[in-house]
Amino acid sequence: MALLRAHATLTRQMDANLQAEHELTINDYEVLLALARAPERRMRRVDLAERVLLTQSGITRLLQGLERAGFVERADCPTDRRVVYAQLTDGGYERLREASRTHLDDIRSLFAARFSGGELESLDVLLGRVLEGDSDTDCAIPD
Amino acid sequence: MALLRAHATLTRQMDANLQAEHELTINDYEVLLALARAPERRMRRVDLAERVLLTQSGITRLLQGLERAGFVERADCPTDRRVVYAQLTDGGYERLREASRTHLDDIRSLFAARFSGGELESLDVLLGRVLEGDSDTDCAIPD
DNA sequence: TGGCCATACTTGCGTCCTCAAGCTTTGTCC
DNA sequence: GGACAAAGCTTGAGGACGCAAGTATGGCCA
Repeated sequence: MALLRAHATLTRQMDANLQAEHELTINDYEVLLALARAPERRMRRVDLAERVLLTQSGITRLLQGLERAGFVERADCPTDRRVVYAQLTDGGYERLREASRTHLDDIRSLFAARFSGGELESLDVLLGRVLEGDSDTDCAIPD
Repeated sequence: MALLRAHATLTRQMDANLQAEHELTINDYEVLLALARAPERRMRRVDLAERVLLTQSGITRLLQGLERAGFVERADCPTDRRVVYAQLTDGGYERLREASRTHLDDIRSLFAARFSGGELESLDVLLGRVLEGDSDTDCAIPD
């Protein structure tokens, strides 16, 4: 299956670059990005987990790292005491912007090196179909 | 990036199925498959590592598991005493055949459910381009 | 109000994998 | 032939993640 190898090759590259230049995992990056676009830059942990395809325990531990680094803070929910929001800090937002500069370049060069614009589009359409319902897979950071 | 989510979704599914029904990881499966098609059903560990995109230490430990299970044996190389072949056993070959029955069905249903034949083909061509040089990404087991 | 299941989250434990360091064997270059 | 780098492999330490179990809160229904 080409998909398996294709993905492994590409993410390995992105992950290595992100980690070398910004000390962030791909999942770290995806979480920061998700938070940056969420209303008030906060999300419930459950929703984050679904967003980046981790389990809840995975999210708990990933956020522990981001909290230690000061990129994310815990925030209680006034209406439901079970939930603990993950709240993006200004520092976290800054780090995301820095990281995005080189990360987007990485992505562009990894893909653009191998595909034409039209091909990219059909790829996106095809792969998008794997993800039945959920949209929101582009790369921009709000603001 | 659709590719990231597409891959995570699909492999998670395949891996879960493989492990539930045959107690094999995707990587276990890929290694057995690679060995089944190699000349004399054996490969150097270095080459295996490159084939399934793991590090050498990753392969060492993965093979430890397969050796314990009796699917693979260590075999010395007469001309270069540094290399230790991974040699597929008859038991390993049998297990691969069993696993492939349901695994191929999984793959087919996961993909065929979402793509037409023509789409599959273009997907394959596009993704194949990510893997510059190496071919050999189909699924058949020899013999 | 009290019982009971569902939801949100955390924690303990195990697995898979990587990185860095180390060992042995091989090839090369003087 | 001997030094020395390179190749093949293993090992120790640690990271990321899943699963299952545990805690706390919320919603529901009698």
